[in-house]
Amino acid sequence: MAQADAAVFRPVRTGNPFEETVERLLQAIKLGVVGPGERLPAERDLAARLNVSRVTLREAIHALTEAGYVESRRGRYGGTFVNEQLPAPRRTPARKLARDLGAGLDDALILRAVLETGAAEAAADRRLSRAERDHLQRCLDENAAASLADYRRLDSRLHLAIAELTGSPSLLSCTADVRMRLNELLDAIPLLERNIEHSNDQHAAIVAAILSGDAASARQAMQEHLSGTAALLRAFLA
Amino acid sequence: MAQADAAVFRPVRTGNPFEETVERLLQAIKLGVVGPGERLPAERDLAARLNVSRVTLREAIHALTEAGYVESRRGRYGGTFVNEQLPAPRRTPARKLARDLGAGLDDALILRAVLETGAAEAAADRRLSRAERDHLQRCLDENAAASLADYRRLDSRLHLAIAELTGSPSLLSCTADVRMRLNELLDAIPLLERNIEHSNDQHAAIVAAILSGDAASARQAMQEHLSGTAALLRAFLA
DNA sequence: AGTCAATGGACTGGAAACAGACCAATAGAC
DNA sequence: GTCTATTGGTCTGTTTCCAGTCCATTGACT
Repeated sequence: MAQADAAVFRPVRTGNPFEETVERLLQAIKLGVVGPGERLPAERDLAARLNVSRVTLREAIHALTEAGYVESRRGRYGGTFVNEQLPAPRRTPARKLARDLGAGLDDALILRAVLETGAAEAAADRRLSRAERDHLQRCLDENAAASLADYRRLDSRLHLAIAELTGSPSLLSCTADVRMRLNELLDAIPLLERNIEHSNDQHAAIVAAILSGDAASARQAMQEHLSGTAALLRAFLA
Repeated sequence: MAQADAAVFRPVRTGNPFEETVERLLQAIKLGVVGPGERLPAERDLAARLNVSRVTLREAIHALTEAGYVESRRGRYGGTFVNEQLPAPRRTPARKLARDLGAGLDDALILRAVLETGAAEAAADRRLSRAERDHLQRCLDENAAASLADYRRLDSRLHLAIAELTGSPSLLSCTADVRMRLNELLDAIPLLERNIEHSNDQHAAIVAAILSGDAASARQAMQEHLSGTAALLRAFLA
């Protein structure tokens, strides 16, 4: 039971509240939950939601401001806004990433496969409202029309939209977390037009299956989609 | 994207380190990672693993001592040991639990279904070592032979053993967490001899499928097993 | 019988995080 | 033009948590 031991006695809190908060805000931005030009919740509100003091939250926002992700404006109708031009992700050499992550890559890929294929199936099994169907379709279309710079963000947004449809907030959280871990790696490998086209086709198939309530096909399509990305990652980082 | 918002801006840390630590130790005990009579890691070691100060860890251990879960002995070869007789879980009225959890029940059930069916499939797909196969079989046998008082703990242990076989520590952690959430509910409903027999049969089918490398059957068997428990829970808490 | 390494138990000073109050700026409402 | 609600910006005292140190106890080994 060595592994179960390690799982249950894993760190209660990674790093400190400050770092954790920065990570969370980056998640919101990089996964497209808050898009360019959009506003973050007000500091008081956001601090309460994150269960963090306003001081800590402000330090985190300050760090993101310096890094070029957001800008704050005072006054009523002010707030903290995501920049239109996001800083380019630093292209860490794949070799270094592969070394740092090591077994972590397989860990993340396995977890992602389980979560996202399960989510696709569960979403297809669910009776979806009109608004939900529209939202899913919109995410698909926006992703398909995305420029190269926006692609990763809108891709994440689409995948998260699928996780949302399961009706399980926890499943959504887990999916967002594991995706964040993988995005760091994906940033290290080049984005090819050809791969994007292929991805778009697969996305369309997944969404079609979900909208038609075909759970088995949804799972299958998602499985194929993910194994493609997984193979790409393993190839570049091996 | 209201739900994605809530997911990404969820609390950075629930409660305080102390409570979090207590929860973790309870997890180790209730999920059978550390069995009755067995010893927890030494305080210094455990505090480092949990990334918590020794003071905080000791406070948590003290709380568990008062609650009757563990006892500490000083000196070399001393340590903190799990009691042979664990305190009976307080049978919170189902009605109250159902109210408290509410939508949380569905959340946990969906996430569990995704994680555990995925884990069963992934485990079956994996090439297992002799030691892994033996460990899985042993967990199955011990669970089948368990007394009523030990059943839930050994049941959890078996399910965690399956998650271990995926080779993904994160998947294991998630599974342990969601299981912990559900166990609280399961404690509120009576354990019937008849249900246990049925469970044991299903467990045997799942393990057989995993050991024979039949991923589709493993998923299917796990899916049936879980839907039984889910139906039971929904019935009692509705 | 004596030794000693490893354990739980207790204490202190410092750092991090928090809660709360107050200030300053801003843009819409009137 | 003034008012005002809402927002980011700043400060202070308090609490929590931590890192490090030293003490007390125990039981296998020599």
